[in-house]
Amino acid sequence: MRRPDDTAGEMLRRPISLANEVYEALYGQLMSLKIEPGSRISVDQLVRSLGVSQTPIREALSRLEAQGLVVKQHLLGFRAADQLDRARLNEIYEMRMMLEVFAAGRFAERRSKAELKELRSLDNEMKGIDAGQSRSAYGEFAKRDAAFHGFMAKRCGNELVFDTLNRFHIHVHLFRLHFHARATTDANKEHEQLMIAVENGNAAAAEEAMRHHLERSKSRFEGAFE
Amino acid sequence: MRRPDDTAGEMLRRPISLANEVYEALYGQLMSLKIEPGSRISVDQLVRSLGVSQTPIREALSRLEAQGLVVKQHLLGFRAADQLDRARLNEIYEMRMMLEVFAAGRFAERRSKAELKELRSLDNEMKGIDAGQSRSAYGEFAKRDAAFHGFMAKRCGNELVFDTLNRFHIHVHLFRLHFHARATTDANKEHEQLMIAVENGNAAAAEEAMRHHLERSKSRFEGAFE
DNA sequence: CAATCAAATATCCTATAGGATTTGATATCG
DNA sequence: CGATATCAAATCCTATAGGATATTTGATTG
Repeated sequence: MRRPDDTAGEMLRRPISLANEVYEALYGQLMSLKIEPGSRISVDQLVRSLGVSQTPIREALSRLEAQGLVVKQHLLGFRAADQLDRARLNEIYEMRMMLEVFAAGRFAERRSKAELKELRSLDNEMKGIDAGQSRSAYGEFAKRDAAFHGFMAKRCGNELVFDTLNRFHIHVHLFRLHFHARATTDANKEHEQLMIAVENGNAAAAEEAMRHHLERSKSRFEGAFE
Repeated sequence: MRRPDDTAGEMLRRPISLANEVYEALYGQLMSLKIEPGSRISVDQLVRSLGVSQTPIREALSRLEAQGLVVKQHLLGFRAADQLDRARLNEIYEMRMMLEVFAAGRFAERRSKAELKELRSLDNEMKGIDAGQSRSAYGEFAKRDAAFHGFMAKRCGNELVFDTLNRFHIHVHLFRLHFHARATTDANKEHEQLMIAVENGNAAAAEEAMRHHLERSKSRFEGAFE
């Protein structure tokens, strides 16, 4: 499943789909925690608040359910997915440990000069955001961090790896947001190690750097459960 | 308030969902290739042939789209997903190589006596089929093979790994069916190696056996592209 | 005859309505 | 007072209808 905003590139834009509009609206509200995890989502209420009929709303919710952002029970309706618990977070990190380490290695082997430049600039932007700043500053950091990881995943030569990781990133993002995570200088240092390995085209080193980064990242998050 | 006849514990049977019925019907037709890969799927035609309205049909198709069995284009409708091409098959095997090797290792560490017994009986059933070369016999083999792999994935301790693999397995199944894949005796030998490692609780050996099995499996399938 | 255009048909997308079920509030009983 | 039953409202699920778009058919022209 792709991000909702990758329709760019289509010169001929067909008339927009209402279902798509609703999807984006709900996606935004879920990602910003305006709709609380676990809370009920009534179709009829959305009909009134959004001013569109049930049909496109149900379709949008169906797609969100496929992404795991929403859960549906027959005759009971939709709910926003629950917050990640410890076990689930652990599962996600086990997956990332496999897929992102793979992606880092393959990207290190295939990356072009232009890609390196783009990635480096993302990295620099992140370093420009001070650690321990406000929550909105973290939003900017998180956006770059997701782009940084996604950049390598997308260019690892395996689209399934990218799609699968994308599914998880959404939930990690929500988790971070909920626990008021901050940008850290540690993460920047770990990214730097990864950048160097990638720039050298050293796949083994890139894999190791990514592994180390994910392990540290995980232990930083686990503090939230204490 | 409880109903008079729900003493069966979890089997709370709510009135069936039409959307669900349609989903199952279409799923079956797709999995048996009654609906050809790449062919168009018209909602209005299904309304006439299934005798239900558009709404549950659209919802069923939405779910199939999330599973990757169907693709939708705005204003153009739904199509059955294309057959796997070589690049895509390769991507799936790269993923399986990571996730199933992981699953085999974790399962070898955690498996109970009862689980071992169940897995062994599945394995034996497969070996009994092995001689038969007919197409229907292969169907039986494929069913067990899927159960065999799924059994370990489901018990590896990581539900995301299981869910992700499940998504791919559907496509592998279709691919196999289309190319009338055979060669079951080799697979049985490889399974035997895996069983031994699992029974010994030797995670490293189980991982290696799974890795070897997948490599061989992949090269068997690649013959279809020659 | 091939290519182009126009009308007719098929299909998709959205809106609306109504039956079925759940949920929440009120009343009743022990 | 607490628990259960009853009724009303909210909500879900499905059916149907109609406007918008795509596709096919048929006619016209070079």
